[in-house]
Amino acid sequence: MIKMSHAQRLRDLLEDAIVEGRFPPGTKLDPEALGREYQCSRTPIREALQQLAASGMVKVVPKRGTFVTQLGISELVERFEVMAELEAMCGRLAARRITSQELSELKTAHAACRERLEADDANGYYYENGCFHHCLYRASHNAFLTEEATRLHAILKPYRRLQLHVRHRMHSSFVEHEAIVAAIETGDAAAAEQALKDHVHIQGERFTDLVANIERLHESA
Amino acid sequence: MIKMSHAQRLRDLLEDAIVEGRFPPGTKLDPEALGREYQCSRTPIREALQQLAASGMVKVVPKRGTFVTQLGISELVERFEVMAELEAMCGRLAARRITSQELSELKTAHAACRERLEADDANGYYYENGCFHHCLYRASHNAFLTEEATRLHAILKPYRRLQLHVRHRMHSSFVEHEAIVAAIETGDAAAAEQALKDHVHIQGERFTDLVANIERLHESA
DNA sequence: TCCCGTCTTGTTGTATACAACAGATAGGCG
DNA sequence: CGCCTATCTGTTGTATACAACAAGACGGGA
Repeated sequence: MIKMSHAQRLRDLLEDAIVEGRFPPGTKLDPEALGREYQCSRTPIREALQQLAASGMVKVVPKRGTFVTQLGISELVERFEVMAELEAMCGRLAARRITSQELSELKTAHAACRERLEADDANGYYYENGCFHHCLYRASHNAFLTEEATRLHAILKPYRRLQLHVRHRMHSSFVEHEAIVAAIETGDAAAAEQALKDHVHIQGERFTDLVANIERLHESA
Repeated sequence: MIKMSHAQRLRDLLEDAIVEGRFPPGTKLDPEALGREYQCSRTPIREALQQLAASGMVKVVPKRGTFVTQLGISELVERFEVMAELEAMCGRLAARRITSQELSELKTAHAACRERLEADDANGYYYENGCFHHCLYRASHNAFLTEEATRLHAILKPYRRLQLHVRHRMHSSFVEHEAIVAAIETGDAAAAEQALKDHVHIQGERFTDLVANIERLHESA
């Protein structure tokens, strides 16, 4: 492993922890505690937190502390709207630009999804689904777009996790993926764009339904 | 003016300076010099620079220094591709969601553009053009999209400045704006989307032509 | 003359100490 | 008994000092 600064390593570690749900949205990130855990002073921790704040993973409330970003329904809807557009764009570009190697990678990821689906392994499907989408981003051959899509994907991941076990979601997701792969393979940019837009929009609607339910629970509690 | 931390104020100041071209792309930002200029130590400056780095305005080269981001042709093309998509999305949403007040603001901005065009005032047109686009972003009624579009717009601004005086660009830009306003006013989402996509793509092509010429000059120099 | 090794210098990255501010709490006054 | 105020505490924001590293310069050897 290459040498990198404490701040950089810490940033990656915290980002991972947040994305993977080990720090649920709303959690307060205490610099002092983190300092003890990672054996360093507040300075690099502060830097890491600020970098995360800049990418929208955490929110710094002046004089109050730093908290893992907790998105309300409308904020979630907004982000899914943009995510749908970015993914659709990736699909449109990928349909025209994908290389044969990238196409085979995409198909491999898709096959892995099928395997997890048939094994009824939601966590595994979730992981392979992430790979599938990243293949798509890269196939757009637009590094900036790939970065932005990846960043937004990461921000939304903790919420996506919530709907892992929704009934039949895995199966419908897989069917949607089939359409996406088919459109890209035939080079049909418009179809790929539409298929991805629908795919993400459906996720967005499901998520917001779910979040709405959760928030109702919180309110009544 | 409300009280904010040195780092925040510094961030805004530097961002402005970069966007407005007072620090051209490639400029080295020396923490020590900035410290003298703004009467503060390296710590808040470091923070400001890191926040700018996170939004892509500057690039930190480890052990070498911090430099204002200098985009090559391909990087520029990539960003304009994404910018076109985001603006097109703003237009599509705005066509459906714009309020009458926002529409009148947009028309006011458009009228200001016409004034500057008739006065042959390129700098003024440039400024009003920015207002026009920001009106559009806000009219999308998607705060996240507005933020992202604004950020990307700012990153591209130093390059946009380069083509201020291209012959007839102001006039064609204005004509394109007319189509955009018309589409939004009639609520034609598809037309607004297409008009904006074209508008930005044209800019992107012109810019990259220009940058290509500039880089050729640099090479031969 | 050219190349390699060492040293110097300037930079960034980190730790620690300090100051300033906001919120909470307790005490006094009406 | 309630409200206002003053202090107090815990936090963040900033300054400074130090350490580590890397690029460049210089000198010695081949």
